Order: sequence, then C-alpha cells, then structure tokens
Amino acid sequence: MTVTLADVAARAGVSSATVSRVLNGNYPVAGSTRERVLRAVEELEYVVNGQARGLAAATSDLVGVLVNDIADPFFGILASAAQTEIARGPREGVAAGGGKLAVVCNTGGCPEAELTYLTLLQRQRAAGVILTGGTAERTGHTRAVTAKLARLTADGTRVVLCGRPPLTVDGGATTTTLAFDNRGGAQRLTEHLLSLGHRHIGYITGPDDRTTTRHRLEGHGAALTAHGLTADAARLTAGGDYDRRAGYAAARELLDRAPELTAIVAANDTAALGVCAALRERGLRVPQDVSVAGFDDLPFSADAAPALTTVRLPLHEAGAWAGRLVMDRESAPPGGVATVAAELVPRASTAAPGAS
Amino acid sequence: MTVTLADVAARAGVSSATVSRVLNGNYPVAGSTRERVLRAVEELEYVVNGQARGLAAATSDLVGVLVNDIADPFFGILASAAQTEIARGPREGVAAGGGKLAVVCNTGGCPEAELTYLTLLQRQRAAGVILTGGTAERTGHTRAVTAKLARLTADGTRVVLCGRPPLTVDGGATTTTLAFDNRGGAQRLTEHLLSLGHRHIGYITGPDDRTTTRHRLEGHGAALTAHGLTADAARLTAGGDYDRRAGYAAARELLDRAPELTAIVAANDTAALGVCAALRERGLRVPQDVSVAGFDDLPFSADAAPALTTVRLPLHEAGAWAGRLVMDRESAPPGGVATVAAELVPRASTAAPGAS
DNA sequence: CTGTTAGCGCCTTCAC
DNA sequence: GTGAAGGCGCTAACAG
Repeated sequence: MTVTLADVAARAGVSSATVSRVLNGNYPVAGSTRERVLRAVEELEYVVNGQARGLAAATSDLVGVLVNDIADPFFGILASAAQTEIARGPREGVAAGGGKLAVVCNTGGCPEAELTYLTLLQRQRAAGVILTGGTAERTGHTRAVTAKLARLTADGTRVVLCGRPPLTVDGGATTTTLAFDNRGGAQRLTEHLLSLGHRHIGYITGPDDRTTTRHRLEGHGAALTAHGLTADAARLTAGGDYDRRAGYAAARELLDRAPELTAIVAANDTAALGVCAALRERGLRVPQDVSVAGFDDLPFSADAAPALTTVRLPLHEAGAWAGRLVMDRESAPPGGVATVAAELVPRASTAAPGAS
Repeated sequence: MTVTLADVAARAGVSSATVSRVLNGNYPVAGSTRERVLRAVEELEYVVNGQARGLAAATSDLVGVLVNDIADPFFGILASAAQTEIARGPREGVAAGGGKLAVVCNTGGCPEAELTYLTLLQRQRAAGVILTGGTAERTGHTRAVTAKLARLTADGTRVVLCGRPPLTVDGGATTTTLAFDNRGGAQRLTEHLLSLGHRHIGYITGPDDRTTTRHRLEGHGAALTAHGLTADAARLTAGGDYDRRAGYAAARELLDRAPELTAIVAANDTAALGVCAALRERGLRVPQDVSVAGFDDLPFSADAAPALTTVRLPLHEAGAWAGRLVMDRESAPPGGVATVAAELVPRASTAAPGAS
C-alpha cells in the first residue's frame, strides 16, 4: 500500500541506503544516481516515514509550543511568530522542508494539562519545547514541571521559557528563558496614573496563582508604595481573569466598593475592555470620569474607543526569538536568561482626574 | 540513557511483550503481573516511545489542525475547541492519556504553506487532519490539495474540513465537511441594512481568491440584487483583508470614492473595527452618520463602542464538532456535508440612515 | 561513491 | 496468561 524506501530503491536500481543519502543530502552521491533516485521518488510519490526516521536516527520533527489560551491573541501572536521560525528550520524556508513541525498545545491555563502535554511531547521525543506565558505557582506543580523539564533536557529536548520566570533545575542550571518585565511595566503604568494626579486607583488582577498576575500586581503595589498609598490597596483590588467578562465583573465590584476611584488598571488589555464596558453602562466617561489602562498592547487596543493606555510587550519579537532559541539558531543569552522590556504606551484612555 | 520497554520488563521480571500488553490494555494479563509491571513503570519513570509504537503499530498520536491565522481569534476559538475534543480521546480525559496530540499549524493563508504542512503531517502518518477556514481558489492549488487529501485518506488519515466548502475527490466521494453559511449570513446582514433604509452600502472584502471572501461578497450582492441596487456595486466595494489595518484603509478609500454612503459592511469583525477607526478619524459618528457591520461575532464585538452588528458563527461548537468527527467519535453528517448556520446579530452599530 | 548489515523500540502473531 | 521471534521503515556504521 504505502511506498517505502525500498520501493524507491528498487525502482531506481540502487540500495535503500543510497536513497536515504540522497534524501538527507548529508553524504556524497553521484549526480546521475541522485537524478535517478529523485525521479523514482517523484514517480512513486514517496513520502518519508517520519516515525521510522525518527526512531532510527533518534531525532524528531516536532517542537512543542505550550500556550495558556490559544483563543487569546496574546498567545496567538507569540505562537505564530515562534512557529514561523521553527518551520523555517536551520536555514531554508518551510518549502524547503528543512524546518520542523511546531505543535501548538493549548493548556487552558490548567497545570495538569501542561504536564500532560509535556508527557505527550516527551513520548514523541520532541526536538524542543517552548513554554509560554505565566504558570501556576503551586509548589507541587512547579516541582513536577521542573522535574519534567529536567528529564526532557536530559533526553536532548531543547527547552525554552518565554514570558515566564526562569526555572532553576537542580544543581543551579537554568532553563533558557525570555522573561517579560511584567513587574517593571506595571510599575511604570501605575506611576503614569499617579503622575497624572490619580490617588484612588483600582486594580483588577489576573487569575490567582499565576506568575504573571503576581508580578503585575507587585509592580502596581511598588508604585503605590513609593507614593505612600498602600493603605487602601486591598479594598481597591478585585480578583479577575484575563478575559473581558472578568474585567467587566470586577469593575462593577470595584465601582460599588469604592465609588471614589478615578482610575482602573486591568491586568491585561482584554480585561480592560470589559472595564470600559462596565463604565459605559454606568454612564461614566473614559477618561473624563475614570481613566482605564491595560497591559500587553494587543492589536485591538489602539483601536478601542478611546484608544487604550497600556504597556507594550514585543510579543512577535519575543516569540520569534524563542523560536530561534529552541531551534538552536541563536545562542542563549548570557546566564541563560534575558528580560524582554515592557514599554509604557500612553493613549487616550488615561487623563488627569476630573479633566473635562 | 533512555528507559525502554525491555528495561521495564527486566525490572518486573516479565517479557517485554507482557509489558506492552499491560500498557495497551487490550489483552488479558494477570492482576499480579500487571501490578508489578505498573510499579516498574513508575519506578523507572518509563515513557513510551511514540515513534517506535507508531512504527510498529502503524498508528499515530498526532492530529493536524490547519489554520490561516493563529493570531486571529476566529481561528483561535475554532482550534481551541477542536483541540479539546482531540485531546479528550475516544472516551477519557486528557489526563487519561487516551487522547491524541493536536498540532495546530499556522499557514498564514499561504497555499504553499498549506501543502507543506499537509506533507509534514503525512510524513508523521497523522491520524487525522482538520482544515479550517477559507482556502485559496486557484485551480492549481485546489487540485494539489485535493490530490494530497485523497492520498492522506487512502493512507488512513481522517480528513475533516471546517469552514470551507466541500471538496469532491475523484469518483464523487466527498470529504467530511462542516461548511459555514457565509453566503446566507452575508445576505441577511445586508438585507438588515436595506430594511433599515440604507441604499448606499459600502462593502469591504476579505483577501482575494479566498472562498470565504467570495461567498460573503456573493451574499451581499444577492441582497442588493433583490433590491435592484446592483448598478453601483463595484464602486462601493473595496478590496481588503481580514485585519484591522485593511478595514481602516479600505474604509478611507470608500469614503473618498463615495461620500454618499450611509453604511459599510466589512468582511469580518476585525476589519469592521478598522472601519470604525477610520470613521472616527473623519469625525463621522457610528451609527448616526454611517452604520457599520462585521461578520463572525468574535468576543470583542459585543464590547466595541458602539456594539457591533454582525453575523454570528458558532465557532466553538463547529470546532468541537470537527474535533469529534476527526476522532471518529461521531458519525459524519448525511452526505458527508453539514452546513453551520450563520445568525444575524443586530446591535448598536447599525441604525436607519440619518437617524439622530 | 555505493551496497551490506545491524539495529532504533515497540507491537503482534505464534507457540507454549 | 506469558514468552519468543519477526518485522515496521529508516539510518548509520562498516566494508568495499
């Protein structure tokens, strides 16, 4: 039924080893035989069996890319950029077939799913794995992931972290990591609001136990502390999530609890949109009555009405970088860890309080 | 280095065949031996080699999901839903390990990339493939894809189309397809505008040669024709793409070319946001001065200001359905083809022309 | 430059 | 119920 190397070899009148050499091109083969082999491949529509090749050569064409939410453009952009680099391969373009197959796995932010996918990838002896976005901060889970990644690394799988803090595998070795400056970005954002004159600033967090959530909240807190505004912080903070509905619900809660607030910072842009919706519903204008800010600078943020003040993370660049790192096309940053800068992007959704 | 079946067998004091049987559970094994084997697996942290298993059993843990743009929530939602079903497996949950690994491949809407990924998947002897979204309408490409899919099917790979028209493989056989009613949805949308009293309706298309683009445009045209409004159609149509920038640019072009228009329909929601931006920039209010409508009903559309009138496609449901179909957990619809309904969702961005 | 010979790690008949 | 043996399709020494 299926055409094998041997079939091609028979048709070309050579040994299967020769066919293999032609196909992999890492061994000298006479021009004429090469021609004949390629012709046979054409005629038979032969396609290598990746599993057999992988088994024999102890390699794999797969690279895993784990994301928390594939429907969220934050991860979409990251994954898209990484995949392009992975498909590009060592040199040539996708068409050349030199690249690998990026497997985008959607964990849904669920720690168990994260581990399960890692095991699935381990089974396939994946060439590499990129873990993107924040991860759950539970000792059990962290330990399990660390162990799994150590195992993968030991088995030759390249591991890259992108958008989460570095993980120290036992012995002090560190996984290659592109950390995002969530803390610094959040701090600058809140400072921006403080400098505009806001003193009652609400904050809507991301999901619990997530590194990203914690870091952004810490940055916010640091800015407040620097201005001696910690007292009220807890009352002005509402638990949320990274989606619009959560932003909407948390904003309503915050408005009920602290009607005096003049600004709301959301853990990301998507939630910020929900905040805007809640404000509109209450007849509050942005930014005249309440300023709103997000985080990430996703494409739609510039187009929101009013345009959203946010913190820009160079997601495309970071994803591409992670892709090159996992493909070993670029050497790891010194110490294995690089921090991706987060840049404040002031737009129309923030203004001085009471400004009309 | 790596632990193999033989290692487990040795440790458990049984043959490798027995270990295999325990692991696959499709063969009677004594309770006590089973226990011993499982313990050995635990202690050795054994993980099956998917490649070897696949080679020996002529199966695969991979299912491909091709998308045009992974950074676009349209595909993100589709892929996410499909992946969940695929990971779920025949019965159990992801954790049970019964499911397969969904490989989300980003073609970027590029026909060559589509073929390349299909070949890559073919190499891995993928268990199934889901092709989502519109595809390029060029005879060469259609033929190539048809041939490739026929080949995959012949090799036992399950193929499902989701969001694109059915493909007739030679002999009249048809690939399992979930087609979206783009034409009908677009028609109802434009009829909605017509019934509000609009007579000068601009249209911004998606990328050229894409089935989705053509169908939506045809639906729009059909509605106009029914009202005898075809004359001006060409002048009121601008070429675009499925992103915001394209919507923005095309809207500006349209406004210059036909200042009399009172409504603009964009090929999808994302482009519609760009349209809104262009209108705001020109000091035109939505919907008082110009009505705007999109397509897809992506999550952010309900939250836009004003909330976007659009056509809802049940993306999550469709993706999940495709996932179950590719996993053979549900039988194909009669004739192999089902049409997913598109429902008009009137919101605040459309109103009667001149309404204040 | 090319053919021959072993496996890679697992599943699967076939005997026991 | 369990073991032994052969082979899945390919690559990688090893000879020539």
